[in-house]
Amino acid sequence: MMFESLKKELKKRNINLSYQRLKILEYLAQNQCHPTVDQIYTDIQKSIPTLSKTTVYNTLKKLVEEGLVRVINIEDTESRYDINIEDHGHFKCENCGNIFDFSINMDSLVCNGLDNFRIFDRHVYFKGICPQCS
Amino acid sequence: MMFESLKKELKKRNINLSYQRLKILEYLAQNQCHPTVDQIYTDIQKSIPTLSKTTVYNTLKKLVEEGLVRVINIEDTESRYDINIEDHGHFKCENCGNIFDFSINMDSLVCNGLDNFRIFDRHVYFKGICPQCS
DNA sequence: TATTAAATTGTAATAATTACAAACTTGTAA
DNA sequence: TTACAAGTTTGTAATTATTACAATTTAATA
Repeated sequence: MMFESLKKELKKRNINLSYQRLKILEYLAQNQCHPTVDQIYTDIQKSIPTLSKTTVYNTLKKLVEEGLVRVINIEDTESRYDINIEDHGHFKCENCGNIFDFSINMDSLVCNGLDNFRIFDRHVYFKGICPQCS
Repeated sequence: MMFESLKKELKKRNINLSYQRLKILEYLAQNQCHPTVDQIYTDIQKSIPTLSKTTVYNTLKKLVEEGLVRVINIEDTESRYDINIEDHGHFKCENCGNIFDFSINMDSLVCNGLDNFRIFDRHVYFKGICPQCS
């Protein structure tokens, strides 16, 4: 099986290398389009017919806890998942619904009022209309 | 009835001044703690016993469409509402669950990859541990 | 290869949100 | 001030996303 680097990431964190987990991670690595649980489940089910949606939820939860994957909550109706954990922003087009990545320099953002707050996670998202829909 | 300025905002946008809408707006103005639908519903129901949760949803939807209120989606399990539509960031404490406002200068954030994107809405939120919980 | 702990599965339960039609209000104009 | 049309509220039912849980299966290790 491929994706030795992903396996190493799991081993490093003492996460068992189950077939389902590897397939979900592989899927996220190959589909960096911020898929929903339903998209992940539906697509992987083609190669693992017995796959349960609960497993997708469990796996994503674990991957997020371990910092291998990030959740994107832009709409209240859907959580999306992103294997790219570098600082970057998300742009959601209100017309076509697509989510685009854009690069940001988080350190450039001037903030006030966070003295003595311990920050683990920083999210930036914009909404509007993408060039294709304009 | 008080809150003449809120009434004016509604009139300006041709939104009918129903009692429920005024009460919901008044509540949001007096409770800038980013309440959930359930909190809004439960609290206002004390003064309007016949209030329906559907009305709260309908009203919030309309207020958001008209730009009088913003939705905050930090957790996938709950949408929160904010009458403060100035640029500002939200910090969610992962221990106590409270959401804190902090000030940001959006123009200071260096972004790339958004040429020809029309931006309507910009959101910034951080997660971590607040000073009290540290 | 046997053992033990952990993961997967499927179903049922929960929670948030939306759809919808009947009853009720609001704004407007006579 | 009243009457009408358009818009709003209400309550219930439906939908959707997510979680709980127990039985079965699988992975890691000795």
